[in-house]
Amino acid sequence: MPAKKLTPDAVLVTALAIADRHGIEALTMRGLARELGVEAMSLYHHVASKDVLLDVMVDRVYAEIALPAPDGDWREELRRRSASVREVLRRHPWALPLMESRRSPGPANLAYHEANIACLRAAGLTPAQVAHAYAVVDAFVYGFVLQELMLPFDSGPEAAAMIRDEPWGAAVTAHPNMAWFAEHVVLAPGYTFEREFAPGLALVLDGIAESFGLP
Amino acid sequence: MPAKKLTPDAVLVTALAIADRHGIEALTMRGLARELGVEAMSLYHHVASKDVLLDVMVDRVYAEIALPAPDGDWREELRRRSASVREVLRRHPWALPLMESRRSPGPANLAYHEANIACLRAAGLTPAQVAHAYAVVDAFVYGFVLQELMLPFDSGPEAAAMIRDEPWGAAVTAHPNMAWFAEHVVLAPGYTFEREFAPGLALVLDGIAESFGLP
DNA sequence: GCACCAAACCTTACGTCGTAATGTATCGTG
DNA sequence: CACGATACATTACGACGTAAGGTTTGGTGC
Repeated sequence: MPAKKLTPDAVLVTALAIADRHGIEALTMRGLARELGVEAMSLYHHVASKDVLLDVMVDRVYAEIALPAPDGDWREELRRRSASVREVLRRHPWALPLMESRRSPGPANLAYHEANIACLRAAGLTPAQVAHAYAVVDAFVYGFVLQELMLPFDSGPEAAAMIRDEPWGAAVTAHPNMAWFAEHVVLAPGYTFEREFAPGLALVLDGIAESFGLP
Repeated sequence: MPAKKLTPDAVLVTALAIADRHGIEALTMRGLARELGVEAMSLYHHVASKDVLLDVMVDRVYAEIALPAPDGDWREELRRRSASVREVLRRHPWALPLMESRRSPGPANLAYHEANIACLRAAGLTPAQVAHAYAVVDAFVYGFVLQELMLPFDSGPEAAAMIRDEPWGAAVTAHPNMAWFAEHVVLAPGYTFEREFAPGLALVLDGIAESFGLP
């Protein structure tokens, strides 16, 4: 018997929790139902299919992003929302690869695009310039997070330990430039990949300002 | 009865062909075997598991990337290899999300990293600067390709048609800035998203040159 | 020509998945 | 108290990856 009354929102929240904790591949209708004290097929009274559940989950992720304000400093607004995107995608590591295959954008997704275009437009950019700036900022942010997610470690010391162990140890010593890089960067005290985010984003925003004559 | 002698390489090539043509989700052991005129379990005499098959496939993708030369102009070498990454990932759209989950890098993956570090090092960058430059260029390239793969259309006219149809039509008209953007960019004759690649990459490379005092 | 063996290939089976079809129980409202 | 809707359960189907074990094939030494 069900522990509580089931609602579409409860299903969504539990699905998010499972994906966050155990990865998207651990999100199965049976497992989700078990977590809710219910049988798998009962979920279909609250969710049309697993596919639209994923759509809704992705849109919920978009809703967590801090939107840029159109009346603020474009540079600071973009910086803030980019940092927010990164934080959100780190909280929901399953979301980024999933966004790729989703076809129908939810309301939060649309609101996100609207706010970004509004911010760049308010900064005085032409439509073509908005397209350029939007593309390059998002490319950097998505690509950076993708690289973070690719990393098989979560911290600097963990990275250092991995580089030393096999099979990485042999691979690194066999490649002189990787060895040089490992020694001076990865094995340097206090190194973490995430420190590359702020300077990289600043570099991109500087480039936009310079390209389009923005303050 | 098998049409030809089976080899690990034949399995790999066929697997790549299936993934390229029908997407990674269409790559099943049974389907792969059928394509090779063989039963599913026979594949396990040439490939340890589907998981290591995916590892090998990803490394084969890395092998297709044009490596930067350490003795050339760093800017041109990076530009060339970045364009190559984009082309390769567009040829194998299944590869990018897959690289994320693979844990053990193959030889081509290692050679790729080695060549990139060598190129940046030869340009005179310090280890920390190599880390910065490498991170920001790869972030841009991966992120740009990710955005391209996200796009639910393949060409400019196709994009324009989609923007006009439902459910996008209603969504766009409900958001004034998206409408403005759609009218002046997406619906403009000759627009394609891929045109954003070269200027975006140039902006990033300019930023690197300026940040680190490179020619 | 023949016995032998390893490699290549097949058959069967198990537990997983998403979900269609159908059945049962519970509850708000008359 | 009856009745119709809503919530939940059961059973079943065809897919998936692959473990375990059986069969065919081709090359080698006598």
